[in-house]
Amino acid sequence: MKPSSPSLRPRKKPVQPRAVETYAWMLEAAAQILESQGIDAFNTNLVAERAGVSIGSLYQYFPGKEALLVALMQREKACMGADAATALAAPDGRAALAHMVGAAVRHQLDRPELARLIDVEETRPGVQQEVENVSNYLGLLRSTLARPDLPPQPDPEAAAADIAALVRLLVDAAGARGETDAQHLERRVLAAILGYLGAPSGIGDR
Amino acid sequence: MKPSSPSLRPRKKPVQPRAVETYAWMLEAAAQILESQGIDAFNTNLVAERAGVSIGSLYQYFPGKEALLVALMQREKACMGADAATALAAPDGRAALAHMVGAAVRHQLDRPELARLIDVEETRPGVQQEVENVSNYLGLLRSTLARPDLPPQPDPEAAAADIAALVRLLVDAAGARGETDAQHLERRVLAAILGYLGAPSGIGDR
Amino acid sequence: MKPSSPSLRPRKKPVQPRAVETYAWMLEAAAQILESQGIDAFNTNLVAERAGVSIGSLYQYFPGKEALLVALMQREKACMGADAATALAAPDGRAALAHMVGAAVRHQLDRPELARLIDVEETRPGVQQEVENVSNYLGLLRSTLARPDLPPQPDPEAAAADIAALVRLLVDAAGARGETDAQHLERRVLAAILGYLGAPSGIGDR
Amino acid sequence: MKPSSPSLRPRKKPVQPRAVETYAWMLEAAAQILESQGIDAFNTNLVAERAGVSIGSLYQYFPGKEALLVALMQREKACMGADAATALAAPDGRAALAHMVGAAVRHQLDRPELARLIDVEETRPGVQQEVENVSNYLGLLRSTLARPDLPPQPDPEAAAADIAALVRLLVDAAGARGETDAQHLERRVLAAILGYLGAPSGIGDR
DNA sequence: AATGAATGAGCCTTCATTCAT
DNA sequence: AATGAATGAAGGCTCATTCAT
Repeated sequence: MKPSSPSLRPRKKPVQPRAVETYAWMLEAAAQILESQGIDAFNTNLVAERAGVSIGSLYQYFPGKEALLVALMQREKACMGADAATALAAPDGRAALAHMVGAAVRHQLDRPELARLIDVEETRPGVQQEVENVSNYLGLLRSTLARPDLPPQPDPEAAAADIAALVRLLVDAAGARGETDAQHLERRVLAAILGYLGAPSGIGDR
Repeated sequence: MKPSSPSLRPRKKPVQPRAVETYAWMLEAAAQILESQGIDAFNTNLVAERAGVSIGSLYQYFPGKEALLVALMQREKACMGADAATALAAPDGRAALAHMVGAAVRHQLDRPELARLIDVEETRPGVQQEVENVSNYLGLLRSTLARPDLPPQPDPEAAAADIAALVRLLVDAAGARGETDAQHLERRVLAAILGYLGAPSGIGDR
Repeated sequence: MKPSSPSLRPRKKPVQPRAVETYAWMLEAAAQILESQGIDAFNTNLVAERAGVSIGSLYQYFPGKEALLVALMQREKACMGADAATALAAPDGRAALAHMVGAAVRHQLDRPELARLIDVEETRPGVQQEVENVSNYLGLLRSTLARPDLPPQPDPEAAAADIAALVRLLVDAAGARGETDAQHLERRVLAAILGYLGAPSGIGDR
Repeated sequence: MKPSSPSLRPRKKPVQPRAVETYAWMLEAAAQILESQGIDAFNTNLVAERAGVSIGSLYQYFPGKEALLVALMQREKACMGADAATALAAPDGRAALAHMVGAAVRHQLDRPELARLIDVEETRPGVQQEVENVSNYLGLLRSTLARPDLPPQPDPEAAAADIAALVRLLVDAAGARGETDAQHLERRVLAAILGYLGAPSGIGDR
């Protein structure tokens, strides 16, 4: 995964139905390889083989290995972001926060290893900016923190970043430990966040 | 970084003074390459060159690339662990916790990129067990959480793991954002932990 | 450009007006790519794209990449050959020679890089025989050398070949150096030829 | 032969005797492949195989395929240049010119196909400047043309370039036609040059 | 006739590791 | 002990060509 010179954007969007299918297969193959064999086994030849397409087809849609990874990240992030975005409809900040945490937790526990690896690879230089705004998680978080029922933060920017990181890592760590109880996990993460924000967290009932 | 069949332990401990120096140079070269060029540029030939030794010599001390990485991780963890261990002398749980967080923060802000990369690579299968007990951070954390002035935890094991993860990620994220104010960061992390633990966090003075 | 098994002749002549146009576009696209990006960038997919046709269409007219190149060469040679052929009408050998050189020079300076590349690629095995007789340059030259006002040559075959080569390279080299003054170039080439032939060359007025 | 980004200079000079041998073998293998199979068959794997070394060894000395080609060109040019340089000792301009032509002819007829291909590939962008000054042929030519027994040239720069081109192409063309008589060829080329220069050429005895 | 998705042989290059000196 | 030349498996990517639609 050295070169990195080729663009990180897909070369072309599939239009014909057959191509749409091919494209989706390639992303899913990439996902499966990542979660079952890890990043070191992630190579374009293997992805193509697993997707049941030729290596040439893969390169018709993606200019390089990393672009494939980015497209997969975006697929995952978009999915999670859509779920999280419904938090805007929540009646108050607490509920919205709960919903956002819930979205992250559900997403993570759906395919834990894949989610964890994507979180890790997201830190690659150049990749981050391609992926970060797909789910507008950070932006949503900032809006939510500004709601009146949550304690005002002296540095809202840092608070949002901290919380995003906090959600991500707690959830990753739980996934890595094999936890599968979304409810329990969600409550703990929410408690940590509320504690961090300085809000009474009702931890007693945990 | 595929063939992880060779052992992850150093082949031999350097005994002669010159060998000790060589050994240290190799680790430091590895560290510098990691922090300046990233994991993708981290290869044995480059490490040897930067260390000013031949590739053959490198393989006299390390059975393979991954063992070199592990040794570096251990060097870093040991250093941080020694600092954290002094928390045992703290008068109460809060102070101990603060000291442990402080140790992590100081270590991270010392060489942020190196620390972040090591945290990431630590999750490699096989690597984790070689490294985790070098600094007894988790163990220390468990003891500290059991101190009487901190709220008792229903699942101390999970709590310790969560907190360790929490410290790591908040601090990594801060390092990645370029934060350099150890005091400020330390306070925020501590607030998150105490919030998580359900303890009044004195956030007011943040 | 390895598999030269397919024929070098176009698959079919375009008959419908639209097809004629398409065919011409493909040749022109090939020409433009050659002159602007060089032989290494010359590939069938790019030519098709630039010509605004599908790769499938290109292969309907040409059995392979090399056939496309040959067709382009023939287009260029035919054009130059027609100009040179009017030398037959010249009153004497000197004038005829001058006209032939002039044709080559004009052609070369019209699209220098294209002409140069074609000269180079013409030496490919198999290609040469397809292209050499399109412009009957060599034949014309032989006839011209036999005219009574030019010195008789002991080996007319070799002389014609030498002169053709001489014209080509001097003109290529001038094109590569960026010369654009056709008159000046023409005079120098003619001087070289007459010198080679052992004829007084009237260099004084050069 | 697309990428061309890697440097065109050898990665390192071989120092150990074994390495010197390896290096020479690689150049010779490259030469043999070029002359027997042409530029399209010239690839690094084949060169390594023919040289009896591994592909890895080839890349220890050359940063890429093109650098190998350049090194070969330099080997050939240097050899010819050394021969041509003795022309400085010639008593007059004519003799010097004759010697320079002789050097080119001898070199060309030694390995005609190799020499021809190198002349062609020399025009690659980036390659030219790496190779052109190895044999100082053009410089020598300029000095020689300035000698008092040769007719003064209005544009010595252009004249030298023309003559260099002329020598090269006549000699290439002869090699391509399979000529092997160096004497005969040399006389014809010299005649052409002297004619071009406007000097009485004694063509009569050709 | 035209399209363009798909193919896959083949080439370039890297880098972990070995071993003769 | 140290050296560094040599190895070769592995993987990224291109592009000429085919063929179902």
